[in-house]
Amino acid sequence: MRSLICAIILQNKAKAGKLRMGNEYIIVDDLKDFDIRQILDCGQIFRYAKTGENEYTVMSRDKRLKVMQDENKAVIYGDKEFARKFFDLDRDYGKIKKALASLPYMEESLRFGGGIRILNNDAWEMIISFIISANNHIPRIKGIIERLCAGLGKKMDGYYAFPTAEAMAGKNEDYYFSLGAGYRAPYLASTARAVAEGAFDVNAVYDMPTCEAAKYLCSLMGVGPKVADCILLFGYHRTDVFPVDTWIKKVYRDTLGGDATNKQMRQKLIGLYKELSGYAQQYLFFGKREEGRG
DNA sequence: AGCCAGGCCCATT
DNA sequence: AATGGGCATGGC
Repeated sequence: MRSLICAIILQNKAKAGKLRMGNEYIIVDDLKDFDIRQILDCGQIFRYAKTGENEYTVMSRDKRLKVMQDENKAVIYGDKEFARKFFDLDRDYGKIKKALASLPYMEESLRFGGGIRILNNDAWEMIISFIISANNHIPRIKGIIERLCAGLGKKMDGYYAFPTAEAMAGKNEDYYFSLGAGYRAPYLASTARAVAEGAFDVNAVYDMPTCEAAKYLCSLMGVGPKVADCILLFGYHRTDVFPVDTWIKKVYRDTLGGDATNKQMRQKLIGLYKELSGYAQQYLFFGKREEGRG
């Protein structure tokens, strides 16, 4: 493993900042702001797997990337331009963490998950994925999405693409029920139809201010305030949102305390972390979940 | 066995 | 605008 990484480095001449770009791979030399396990295991993505001792495979849209990471560096294989955007490699997370470090409850969370980055995932994939996520366990969410891709996604070389809205609109709720989506089945059928028929424009969200975008997303069946925030954060990289889920509620109870509705918590937390709310949320979410794992 | 999970829909107030 | 009941499924 280690020798393989070294061999690749020797072949590689190009250098771009902390990144070194090869023909079919990117090398991340500085792991201060990059930890593949933390990035994938912080609940922002469901299509990934640990595929080796130091190897993870991750999928987005119709792409597949492989990441090998040891103590010193990470190597990302696949479409490198796609990977550079996907892993948000052109953003300075050191700066973000520095700005957050002095704010409440951040120091400890950053110690847990300092290698987290917010992926630039596909908006449509995030819409469907987070509709499925509602009141559900992460392992089961992964299973449902896996079956969805195998059933309706384009067959690629050794994996399946995420299905298009058109492909999904071709099935009714009975099909999604058969995948194990439970009471979210009609939400999936309805949302797929809305997008496929043009009643909802996934790209229009890019041009909307965050508040308006959230309302627009909530017009989709199965999308409420929390799911809309997740879609905005992970699919559109809007970081002035704060998805309030059960884990964030635990954090809130243990820190700020007191009774508060989800909406009140969201407002208070955004007031605290401002335009860096999305990042802060991920650090807090990851930290809280790690804490219960030893 | 029962609780819980990256909550939402809908009726009621 | 705010609250509360109901809800499919399966990991732990």
